[in-house]
Amino acid sequence: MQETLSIGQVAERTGLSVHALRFYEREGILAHPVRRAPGGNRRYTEDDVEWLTLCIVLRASGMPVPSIRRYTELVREGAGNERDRLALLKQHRADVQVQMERLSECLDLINYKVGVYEDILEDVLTEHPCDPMGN
Amino acid sequence: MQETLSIGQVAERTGLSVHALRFYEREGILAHPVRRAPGGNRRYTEDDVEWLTLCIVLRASGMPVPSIRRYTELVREGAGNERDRLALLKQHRADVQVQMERLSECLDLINYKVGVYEDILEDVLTEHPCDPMGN
DNA sequence: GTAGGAGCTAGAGCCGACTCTAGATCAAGC
DNA sequence: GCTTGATCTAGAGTCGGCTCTAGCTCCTAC
Repeated sequence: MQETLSIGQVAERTGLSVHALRFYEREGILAHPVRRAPGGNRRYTEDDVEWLTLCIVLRASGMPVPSIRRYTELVREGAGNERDRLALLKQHRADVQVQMERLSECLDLINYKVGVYEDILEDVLTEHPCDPMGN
Repeated sequence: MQETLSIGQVAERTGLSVHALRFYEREGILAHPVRRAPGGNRRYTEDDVEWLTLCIVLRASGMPVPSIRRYTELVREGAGNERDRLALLKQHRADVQVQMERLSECLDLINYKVGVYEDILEDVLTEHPCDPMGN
């Protein structure tokens, strides 16, 4: 008999809130509909946690919930649609790369600005060693 | 007499909507309160456009509007608070770097998954050259 | 003079992704 | 028996960042 986890335990392990876990389930983002204990409480397996971990990474990298749902549906359908899954993942990979490139460009400008202010502060110190704020 | 730009022209040049431009102004994100033509229409200068360009980069890299407002206020106050501006920019730079590292970690997992599916598809092709989907 | 088009203000609406609430159930410990 | 605490459902609320609407004023061109 494999051990199962309560929603609270899964929340603790994944870092998601119990609210978010129920929300993800409603949104169709669980590979298998969660099993229930007699009484109705959700019982998660290790596989569920592993799947959630992947979903968390996809969300953290900006994949919208509907796309994760689509991917989940493909996995649920079982073997035969690997091409579709691959296409979806590759599309997301490209999106993430674009995000990173954009951030990198932003970083360039921010670095430039930081440099400007560092120069200003250095000049102030050099020219007015006892008056660091230029007043 | 320096030439000025209408809100529509600025929208076109910055890629922001006229709505967003007015929204930014309400949010206190313009270095100088925009000048108005007689009749009340906003007249933007090249400096305004340049400032907006910086704000767009800050937003694109995830700086929340209130932080941009804070930065704007510092700039508006004039010389003397360069240390604060530098601190704010450095904080944001650190945030952007964290974002990029997180994305990079996500990318690793996505790449791994892509690899898994590529292997699966290759095996299928090798073992069943006339039955690429394994059916 | 009148129709179009750009602009104005104040304020409402929207979207995604949660987050929280109310009110009920249930099991365990005192 | 009763409290406590975790869980349940359905549905409402929140938050950030715009986006859109209504109703008005201008200016320009015909």
